[in-house]
Amino acid sequence: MLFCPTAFHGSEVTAMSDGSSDPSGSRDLTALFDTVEFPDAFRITYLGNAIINPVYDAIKRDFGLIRPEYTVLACLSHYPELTAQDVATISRQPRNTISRAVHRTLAEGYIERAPDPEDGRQARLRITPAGRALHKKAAAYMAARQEEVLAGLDAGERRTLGALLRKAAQYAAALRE
Amino acid sequence: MLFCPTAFHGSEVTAMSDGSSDPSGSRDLTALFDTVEFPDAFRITYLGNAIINPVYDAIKRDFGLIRPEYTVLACLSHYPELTAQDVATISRQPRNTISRAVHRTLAEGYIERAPDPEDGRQARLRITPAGRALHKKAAAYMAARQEEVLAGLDAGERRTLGALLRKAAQYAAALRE
DNA sequence: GACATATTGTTCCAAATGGAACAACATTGG
DNA sequence: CCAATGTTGTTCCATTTGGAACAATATGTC
Repeated sequence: MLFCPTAFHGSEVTAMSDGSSDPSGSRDLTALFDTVEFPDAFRITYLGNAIINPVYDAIKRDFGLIRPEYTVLACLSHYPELTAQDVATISRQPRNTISRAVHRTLAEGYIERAPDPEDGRQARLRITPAGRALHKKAAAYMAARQEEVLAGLDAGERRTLGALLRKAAQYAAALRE
Repeated sequence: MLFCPTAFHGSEVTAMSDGSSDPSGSRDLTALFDTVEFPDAFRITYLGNAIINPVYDAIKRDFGLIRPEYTVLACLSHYPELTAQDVATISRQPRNTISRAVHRTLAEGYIERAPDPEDGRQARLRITPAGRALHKKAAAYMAARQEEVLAGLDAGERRTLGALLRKAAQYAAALRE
């Protein structure tokens, strides 16, 4: 999962800036937000974790899919056909992780696999209607949580953030070190 | 690790919008950026992963610290004294993960532990000079990578992004569901 | 064709992860 | 004081993770 220097998985941070009895000196556990040496990276990962971790928990709870399995569905729901290697490349996950996820989603009937007639090494993967329906529900979870976490911004700020993220992500994707 | 719906760990995405020979239809593997149902969450996690994953790899390679171990150092370098539970709360990681990390960083001499005279259950943790020196180097890695990944924005955009992230993260931290 | 090299998907294995239960200590209410 | 309940840090264990090696297939070079 996304992890910050201090690996925020969810979102709660105890705020106790009320000057209450505090035996060990400074105890506002949110101080890291402002004192850390890389506040932008910190906040980006914090927000990312706040969005995706509860959603992945819910996807596992409600649909029985773990992260790489949903990864397969999410990729296949936006391309008519992909190989396992394609999914690994898109998602930047190891091939063996994707291989396992493909087997499980295949067994559950969420995707289907056909040998590639032009290349005996690879197989062409497609999402099934059941898989697409599941992805639709899961994507709604994610979209809803995205709104929830970013609700502190007003409409204009929200648009600005979106535009900046778009530009930054496009640049980052081209970095390809 | 931070994981997007499609779990971007690093940052490279193959761009091939050159209309080259493409047997299986649409093959621009960056399409997800624009077609995914939650583009903001997607880009936030993408950027987060692009920053932190290479850095954690480098921290492991150069200093032999894994993520939770660096988490302990990062937390302790911003507070004079914390308990293991404090670190777990701040970092939102399981207590057993932090417990292990405390043992290892203790053994390496990066932190020190003293029993709490007022509460026999807990121990007070402090960072040592060696730990602080290590954190300083690691934090420089993170800050440098942050700049690298966000270099697609100009100074003004960068400031705006920082302000929006600050506001959004503050709100998200207060969500505490 | 023959051989070296690359790629796909898989299995193996060592490490990391996190939920659950646990002992030790603390707190509360009688 | 005593019992019930809560908290801290730890251990246990099942699951997840990802690097490495592997067989099967493909490509390139001679």
